[in-house]
Amino acid sequence: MSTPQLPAYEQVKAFVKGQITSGALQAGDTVPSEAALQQQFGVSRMTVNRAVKELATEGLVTRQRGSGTVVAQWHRISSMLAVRDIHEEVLERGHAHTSRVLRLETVAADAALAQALGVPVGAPLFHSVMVHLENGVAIQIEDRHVNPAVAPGYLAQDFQTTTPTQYLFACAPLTEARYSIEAALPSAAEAKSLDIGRSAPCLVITRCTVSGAHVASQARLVYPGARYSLSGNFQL
Amino acid sequence: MSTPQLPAYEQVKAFVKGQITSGALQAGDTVPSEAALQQQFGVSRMTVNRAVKELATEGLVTRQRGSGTVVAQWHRISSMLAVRDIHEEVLERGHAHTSRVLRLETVAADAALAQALGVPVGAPLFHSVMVHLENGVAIQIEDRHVNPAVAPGYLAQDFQTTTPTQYLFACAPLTEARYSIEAALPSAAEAKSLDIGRSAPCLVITRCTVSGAHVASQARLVYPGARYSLSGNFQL
DNA sequence: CAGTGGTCTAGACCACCGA
DNA sequence: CGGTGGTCTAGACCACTGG
Repeated sequence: MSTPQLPAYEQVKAFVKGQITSGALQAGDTVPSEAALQQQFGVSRMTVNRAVKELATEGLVTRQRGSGTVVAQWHRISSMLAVRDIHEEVLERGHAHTSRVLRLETVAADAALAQALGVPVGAPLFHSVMVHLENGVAIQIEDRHVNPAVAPGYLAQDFQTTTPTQYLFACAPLTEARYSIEAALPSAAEAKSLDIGRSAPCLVITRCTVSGAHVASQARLVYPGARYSLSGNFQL
Repeated sequence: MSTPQLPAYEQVKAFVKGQITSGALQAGDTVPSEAALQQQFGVSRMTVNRAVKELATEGLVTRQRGSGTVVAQWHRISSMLAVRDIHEEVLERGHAHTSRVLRLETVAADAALAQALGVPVGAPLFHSVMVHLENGVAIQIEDRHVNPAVAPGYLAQDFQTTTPTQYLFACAPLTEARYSIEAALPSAAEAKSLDIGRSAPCLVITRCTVSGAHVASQARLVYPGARYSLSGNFQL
C-alpha cells in the first residue's frame, strides 16, 4: 500500500477510525475494549492502549475508567489555531516583510491596561505602534503595551530588524497566552496607517501574554478584512 | 503538593516544562536524552518516552530520530479553536436558543458552489438560511448549501428543533472540514435579519464539511462583530 | 561507530464502574 | 465481583544521525 509497514498502533487507530467514518460506529457507541482489540490484532495491550489513547487525545472518542470507550458525541470540528509571528508568516509565503514604527514611547497605565497587565494605575508602560507590510502592502497594525519589568530594554530595540514578538520571546519565556478574535472598525489613525477606509471591517486580535508571574504584554493586532483571513483545516 | 502522587510521566513532563519556563532551556537547546532522564528519575524508558512524546505532541519540543530533542523555536501560541454547534454553545452559556428559518429551498449550483461542493454547474442543491437568536437577540446567520446526495431529507427537517449541523451529523459522519475566518460587512439582507446597520463589521466564518467522498455542505456563518467574539487560551 | 528516538512485548498492579 | 482503562517495568529490535 502507501506504506508497506504501518506501525501496529497506527493500524489499530485506522481500524477504529474506519469504523467511525463508515458509520459502523455512531456517536455514543462503545468502542471495542482494549482486550478485544488486543486479540483481534494480536498485539500487546500497551500498543492497543496507545492507539486508543491517541484517538482520545484527538477528541474522536472519550474514555472512562471502569466503563469503557465511546465514540465522542460531536466530532469536534477543530484545529490548532496558531497565532504566529507576522514576520515568519509572511516569509513563509515567500513574500517580503517590512515594517514601519509609528510610536515608541513610555505611557502611564490607564485603568484597563493596569488591570490587564497587573500593574498599578499610572505605572509606566512601554508602548509601541507599528505597521507590518507584506510586499509593501499594509496587512497589520501592532499596537502593543509592554510591562517594563519583563523587558527593560524594549524601547532601545530596532524593530525594523527584530519584531517585538521575537524580542519578547528572547526576554522572557512564554508560559501563557489569552486571545480573542473579533470584527471591528478601525480607528481613524488605524485606517490611515493601513490605507483603508474608516468603514472597512477589520479582524482584531487582542492578545495577552504571560511569562511566569508577570503579564509580559498586551497587543492589539488589526488586520484589514479584505486582505487577511485566518484559515484552518480539520481532518479525522 | 497539590496531588500527592502525580504519575511518573507527569513528573518528568513537569520537570522539562519547568526547565523551559524558567529559561534554563532556551529555544533551540537540546533536552536531556531519554537515557539521561531515565537515570535521573529512576523510571523505565517507556515512561520517559511517553513524557517527552507528549511534550512533542503539545508542540513544546521537536524530536529527531538519531539527533535528539530540542526546545521548539517558537512556543506556538495556539489552542484548539472549536467550531461548534451554535445550539450547544448558547445552551452552555445558560441562555435560550431559538431560530427563525428564512429560506428552505432548492437552487441550482453556480460556478463557485459547484466547485466547492464537487457537483456540476446547475446541479440542484438544498439551500437554507436561518437566524439564530440567543435570548431573543440575533447572533448568527447561517446560510448553508447542502449536497442532496448526502442528506436527501434535508428540506423536510424542522430546523426549529434540530439544527442543520445536528441533522447533517446524523446523516453522514464527518471526515474533514475546512474553514476560514474573516471580517466583512453584511449584505443588505443579512444586516436586516441581524437587526444591525449595513456598516457594522461582522465576523464571517466559511466552513466546508466533507463526509467520505462527498462534500456534504458549505456554510457561511455571519456574526455581528459587536455581539460575538472567538476567544482562546493557551497554557504551557 | 555509539547515541538517539520509534516501536513493541508480556507481563504487572491499581482505581474505578456496573452488576 | 469481573471488566474496564491508567500506569509502569525491563527488557528488546530497529532506523536514523552524527562524528
